[in-house]
Amino acid sequence: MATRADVAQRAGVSASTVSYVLNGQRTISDATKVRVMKAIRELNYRPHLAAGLLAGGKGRAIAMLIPGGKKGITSSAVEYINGATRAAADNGYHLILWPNELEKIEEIAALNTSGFIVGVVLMEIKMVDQRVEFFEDAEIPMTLIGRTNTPNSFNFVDRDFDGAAQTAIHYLAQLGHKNIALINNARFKTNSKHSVDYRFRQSVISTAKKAKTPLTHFYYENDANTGELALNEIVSTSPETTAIIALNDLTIIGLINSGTKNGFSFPRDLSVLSLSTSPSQVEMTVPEISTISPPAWEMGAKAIEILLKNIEGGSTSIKQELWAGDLIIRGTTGEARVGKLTFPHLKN
Amino acid sequence: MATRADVAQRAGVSASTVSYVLNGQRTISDATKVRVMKAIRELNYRPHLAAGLLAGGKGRAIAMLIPGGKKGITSSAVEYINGATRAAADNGYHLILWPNELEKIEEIAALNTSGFIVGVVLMEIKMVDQRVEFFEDAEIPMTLIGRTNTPNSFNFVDRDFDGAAQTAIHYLAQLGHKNIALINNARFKTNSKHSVDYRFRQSVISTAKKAKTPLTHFYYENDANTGELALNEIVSTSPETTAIIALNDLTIIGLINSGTKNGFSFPRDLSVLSLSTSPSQVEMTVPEISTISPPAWEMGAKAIEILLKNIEGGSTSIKQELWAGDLIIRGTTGEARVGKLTFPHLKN
DNA sequence: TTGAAAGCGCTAACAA
DNA sequence: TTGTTAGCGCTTTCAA
Repeated sequence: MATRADVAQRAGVSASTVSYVLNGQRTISDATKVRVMKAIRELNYRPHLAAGLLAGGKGRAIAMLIPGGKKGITSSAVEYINGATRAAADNGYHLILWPNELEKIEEIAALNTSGFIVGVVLMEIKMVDQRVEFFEDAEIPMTLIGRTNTPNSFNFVDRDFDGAAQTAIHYLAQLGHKNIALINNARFKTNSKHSVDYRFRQSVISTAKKAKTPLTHFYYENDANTGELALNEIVSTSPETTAIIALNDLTIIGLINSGTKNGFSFPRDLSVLSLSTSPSQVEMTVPEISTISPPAWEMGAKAIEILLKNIEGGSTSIKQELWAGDLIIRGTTGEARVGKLTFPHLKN
Repeated sequence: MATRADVAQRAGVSASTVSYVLNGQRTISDATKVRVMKAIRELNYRPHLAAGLLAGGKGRAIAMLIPGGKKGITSSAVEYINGATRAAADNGYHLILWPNELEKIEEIAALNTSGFIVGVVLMEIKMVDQRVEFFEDAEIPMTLIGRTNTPNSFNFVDRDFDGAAQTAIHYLAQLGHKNIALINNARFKTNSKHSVDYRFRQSVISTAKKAKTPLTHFYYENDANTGELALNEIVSTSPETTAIIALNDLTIIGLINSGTKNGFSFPRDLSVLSLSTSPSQVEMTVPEISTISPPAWEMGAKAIEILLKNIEGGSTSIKQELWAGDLIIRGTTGEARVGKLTFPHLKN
């Protein structure tokens, strides 16, 4: 592997001149520039990043910790990732995606220590999140997509859960819906404490209460194949339900598809409003689902911008942004049904 | 930031002893070990990765180039990524996902030059792929998921397209299907040349020819909302069709969902067999789609293992593996319909 | 079982 | 406009 010294020798200049040609921090005569570039090409020279970093150079990468467990990257995560990728690129940085394993978090700190990585973006934040605590202790610049239960001291972008819940309840109220079923993620009851499950549920509950709208809770694993079960339970146990608000993106797809197959018609029989379905998932049902979904792409991009403002601008002020998301009326919401919900004749 | 020298001083040993305590390459007395570890903890010492690499240490990371364009990470890509992530972790490596932008490929080479990245895995290979050529020139260890039109000299895992096509055609023949519609990706005609589009199409064509099964071609953008159009065109222009083979994972979801909504019944009216639907997508329709899909998780894992064998084992032999994928019969395939395909009465 | 010391290839301050 | 040089923090060889 050719080094900077090799290039310098071949071009007949000093080693530092090669550096300055490369980083443009000095005015260099055209003649020299040409000779150096020629030598670089001829030797197929490529700078040694680690050496540069060790000597005080600055890295241009950001690590984004992404879900890496059994489910891996979820389709909602993809949008955040894509937005962040683009924003990083637009700012001359590179986004490195790091499948999330808590044990390996030290390695990320090591990458920061050595300058490879200038900061981190975290997703899928829990109410109490060890990763957040770790990076805070390590003093590594960080922005959260989501927030913990003590968010005061962190940069974050998150959903405006209250705003989304209010839009949802009021929109459904306008359509005459008086009895609403809320589909929650079953992990809310059983599993580790994701911020989004808690906050969203709380926001819907308190908004419904204020609006005096009765709310019935249902809990399902967030899989498409829980959708049929969900619909059956709603019909059986809450036939007065005229609308569903879904926090589970996958369950609701399964609910609509199996319901349609079994002769239900949306929104004639039941209105469905999802608060978390991503744009690509919207196409997974006919009719397409009405949503109030987070502007995930923009939020991912914003997370990067906030992080870079801290790092490059030297700003230490904390930025926190809340995004409600727009109501997009598609095919699954309409006037409230009159009368009880019943099973249609199965059409085979 | 504490350095190794700080630790050494505090522990009352030499700097190199600290290194040996850390990497275990020397027998160290327990007393010394304890003192060093204590100093490390007290100083919150963290090794400087770049310095280690510069001095000849070995990196433990692999870069996986993933789709980073407008569509971003597709749901089929997720499975490959998850398999690769796990295999890397099992071997003590870390997988870094690098959203694919051709311009930035030099940075990956730089990471390799400096020892941080030991090799790369590429996805979504084109028949002629500049990335492959680049990494070959740069002599960076590489495994492809897919293959170019000159694959002889590369490690790869890819689908056994002929095997999958044969299984598909023969299975449908057994069910009495004599007229098959093949849904191709429209980018085959218009866009850059993805290996999978070419090879798969070719395999299905030649297999159908041998089996004397008439094949009608259709081309659609791979989006769910092309599904309704596709079904309409098939009904209108090829009413003798009794089965669809789909190379488009998204189009076929839209086709089944809109068809069901409009009164078609699968497989009574039409059998559907997808050759690329991922396990998570299978749940997006009712009934679930019969598939011959690649074992993406395993292929991703295998790609990593092949790469590491080259790197760690010093083996220079080329490994190439083809996986057909298993036929999984779910709800969309059955006996061939008798008579022409017609539009059902729309049920509203 | 431990220590000393020579680099690895680069950045940037200082000099010319 | 260009050159000289002192490290950056570590790995590893050689020596004890």
